[in-house]
Amino acid sequence: MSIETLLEAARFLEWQAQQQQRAREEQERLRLEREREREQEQKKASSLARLAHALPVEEPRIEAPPLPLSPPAPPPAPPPPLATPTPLTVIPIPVVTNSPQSLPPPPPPPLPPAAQPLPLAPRQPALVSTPGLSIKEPAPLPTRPQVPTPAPLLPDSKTTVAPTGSPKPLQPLPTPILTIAPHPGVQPQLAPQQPPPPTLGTLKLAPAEEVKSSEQKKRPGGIGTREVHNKLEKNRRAHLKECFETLKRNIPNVDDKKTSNLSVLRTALRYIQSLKRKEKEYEHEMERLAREKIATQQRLAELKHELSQWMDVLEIDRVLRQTGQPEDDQASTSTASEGEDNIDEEMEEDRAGLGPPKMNHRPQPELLKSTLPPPSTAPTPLPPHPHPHTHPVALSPAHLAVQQQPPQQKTPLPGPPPPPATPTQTLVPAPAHLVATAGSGSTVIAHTATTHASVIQTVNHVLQGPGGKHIAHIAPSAPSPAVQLAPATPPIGHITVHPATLNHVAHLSSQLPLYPQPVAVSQPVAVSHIAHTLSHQQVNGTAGLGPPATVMAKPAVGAQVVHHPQLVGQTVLNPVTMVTMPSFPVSTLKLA
DNA sequence: CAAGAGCATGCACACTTC
DNA sequence: GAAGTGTGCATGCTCTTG
Repeated sequence: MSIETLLEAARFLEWQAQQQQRAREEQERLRLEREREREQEQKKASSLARLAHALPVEEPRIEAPPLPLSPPAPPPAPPPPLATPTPLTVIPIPVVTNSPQSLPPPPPPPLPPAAQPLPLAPRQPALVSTPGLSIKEPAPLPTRPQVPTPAPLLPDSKTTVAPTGSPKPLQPLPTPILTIAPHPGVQPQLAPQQPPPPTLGTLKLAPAEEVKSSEQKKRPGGIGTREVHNKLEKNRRAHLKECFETLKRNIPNVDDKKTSNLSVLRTALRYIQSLKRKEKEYEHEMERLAREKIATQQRLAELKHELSQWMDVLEIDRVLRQTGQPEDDQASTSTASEGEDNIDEEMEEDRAGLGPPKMNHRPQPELLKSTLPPPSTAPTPLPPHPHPHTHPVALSPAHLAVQQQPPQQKTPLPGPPPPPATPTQTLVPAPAHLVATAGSGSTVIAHTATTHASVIQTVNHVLQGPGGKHIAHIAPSAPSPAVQLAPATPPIGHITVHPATLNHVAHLSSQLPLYPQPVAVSQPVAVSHIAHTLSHQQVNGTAGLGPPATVMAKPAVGAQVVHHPQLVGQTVLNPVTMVTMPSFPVSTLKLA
């Protein structure tokens, strides 16, 4: 390689010397021409036109190189192109200078006649030429200045080729220009090989071929291409590396440093597989939960249905008993009143008669508190008595409270008060949910469905004589007790409120200032119950006289009114459902 | 229109570096 | 030993030429 480069360098030097001479001549010509042109241009004074000329000039420059290459005939061609190129010359110049400079080192090697196989043939000629080159070496630099020749770079490569007499060298320049700049030194090496042929006629053929191959590789792909290719390869590898880095970052539990690319790929594979497995697992879980949700919903619907049926039965039973045994109602109804001794005792007795009423379901303590101001009469919680009617379905406390009603009714007579059942407790619970009592100190009973029993009882008590607190439960606050039916409440045709009863209640309320606050009933059904109770009492003949009153049903302040849209519409007779629904373990449905 | 040339891109190998 | 670098070769696409 060194030999070749040396030979090439020598040739290059020779060529440069020649070129310099030619360039000088050309420069002189150009000067003359330029002067002429300038004069003309000045005359024209059209800058635009000038620009036009300038452009054409550039092209010539590129061609200019050929001139040097074709020392034999080039002279004519080059002149024209060079003429205009003046401005562009700058760029080419540096390149040219570099090439020659770089070349100098090679000169010494020229000796390496040891030219290897193929190269040798061509090189021989080069060697021959080298001697001359050595002499000319100094010249090259000076020539550069001339460079006005724009295509110095090209010339270089061309120059190398030129010796062979092939004009082709010029072509390569255009494409490689960018690449060429970087490897001025490198190109020379490749170029040298081609030049040799020139002198030797016998080898001429070979040189031409070599030139072609070398040109193909070197020019386009030649040294310039090599570097370009290297850069591209670096970029490609950098990109590849970046991809690996990205992949590595996206894989958990991977040591950034230790892991090789191979390990990264393996780890990534495992990770992907694990993700797929998890995905499948989650899909199965989703399906399972969906099925569970459906089952739960079905269960809920069944429970609702059973509850409604059961409540209906209870309601009917209660109504029947009330109608059949009015007295019983009086006695049976246990108000969730304060722990009134009288009432409580009676209630207990009534319950005892009832027996199993679901006393076990204790009303909410809060309610009890409110209803039971002075626990003088300790409402001992009654042991749960399995009520015959108790529905198998598991019910929440609220439900149970509701269930209690029937039993209470069943126990018409206060005589057999079952010790376990504390009237207040039993009654209070359920109502609490539906009706809120805005109690200013005094306890206010807000019974809905369940209250009706207590209301009845209270009314009975009042009618019987003792204007005890019990009455207060029902008694409206105002002197003219008014019970209004909520506008939203669906009218219940068969249940009517008899004014006389209301009057009586009003009267009682007047007697008992303890409960100034009006009774608020949120549940329409509850209102109906109350009305019914009142009317029933009136029927019994207990009703008193008084001004007509209006039943007032509205949510009391602070009352916990639970409206369950679905249930409300479903069970008219079972206000309890309103309460019960929330208590259901429906929360489990959240899973779905 | 087919053949060839030019060009870009990617892969594989050898070598070097850490 | 892994990673980085340089280089050659193969392939495919585009453009030019006969």
